[in-house]
Amino acid sequence: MEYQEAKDKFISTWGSLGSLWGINKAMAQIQSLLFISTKPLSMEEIMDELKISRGNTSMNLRQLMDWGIVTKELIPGERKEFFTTEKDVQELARHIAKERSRREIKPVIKTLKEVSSIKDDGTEKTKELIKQTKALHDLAETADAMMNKIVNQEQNWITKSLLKLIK
Amino acid sequence: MEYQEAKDKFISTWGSLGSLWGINKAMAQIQSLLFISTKPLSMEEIMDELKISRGNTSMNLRQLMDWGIVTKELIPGERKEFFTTEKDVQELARHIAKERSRREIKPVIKTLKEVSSIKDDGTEKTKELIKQTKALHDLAETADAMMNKIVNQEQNWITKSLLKLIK
DNA sequence: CTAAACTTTCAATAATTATTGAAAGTTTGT
DNA sequence: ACAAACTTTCAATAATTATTGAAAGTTTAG
Repeated sequence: MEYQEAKDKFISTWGSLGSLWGINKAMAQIQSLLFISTKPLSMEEIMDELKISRGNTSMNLRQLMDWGIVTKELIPGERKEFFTTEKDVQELARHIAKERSRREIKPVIKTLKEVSSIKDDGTEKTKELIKQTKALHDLAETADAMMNKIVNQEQNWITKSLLKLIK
Repeated sequence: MEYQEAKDKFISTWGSLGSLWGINKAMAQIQSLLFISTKPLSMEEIMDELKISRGNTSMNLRQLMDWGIVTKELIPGERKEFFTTEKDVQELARHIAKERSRREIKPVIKTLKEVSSIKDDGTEKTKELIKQTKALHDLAETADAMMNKIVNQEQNWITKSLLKLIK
């Protein structure tokens, strides 16, 4: 497999995986492209490489910046803006996990809390709803906490401890 | 909040979360409904509750069975089929994690392996592609392994160990 | 201040994905 | 073997989501 083929394969695979971490295809592809680029890229270059429109590129770059995984790079002497992505996979994972938690998981946990806290009127169906949503709430909260801890500051020692445990 | 409101809220919240674990809205809603039901439900009942068509219900029930989280229940004396979902959240999480890994994560890991194994032609861009995809490969593999271990057999002791570590 | 260089916005459109419903298929009781 | 009861399939359609491109907006150099 040659460079170009490998590059295309990476971008399209990683791009289609976007759904897994909750972003759209173009967004994921732009990030992929920057991730393997040896230098910051301009909007022009991104559009050309991915064959997407200017508007699309602009909007998705903004979203990537909102996620905190792409930053503007100002290159001296250049009028246009250049972009880079976080290159360290650990940092990348940290940002992604944090955003997903904030945007999607936390709100769901909140709803589960509300639903599982309704008054028990003694009927079987109410008891079941409370019991099941409470179980889901606890699971979601534990999973979210684990996610964040693993991926955060204590990253190093905890990951090492964990790897010892599971290997 | 009354039972009906809480129930609707749960179904719509959990349903919209479907994207997080890679399934569509109807599928997630059917699963939610079964999850808080005190008894197995027929297709008729599911259609009525969720206001979706027969065809839609049939297709999504099949997918849920493919995922291994819904099963047919044959009720003696009844002609029609009834359905139940896995009620234990731990088991549910196990099935979901396993399927996601198999369907989406493993294939991506495989591609990352391929891409990161191309011949190093000595150019900077090839080196970068190899380096970055290798880092991603290792991360994905570790994350996937952790996921599966946590959620699998060793569940109890490892979860307890882990909880001690992160609390 | 003005014009060129560049970026953003957003209504229109295209692409994708989900849903319907009716016909075809299957199973079961008599 | 037949017909009623039920389920599945799938082409048509609807709903949703992504993308375009041109006009409006912004910044900078001279």
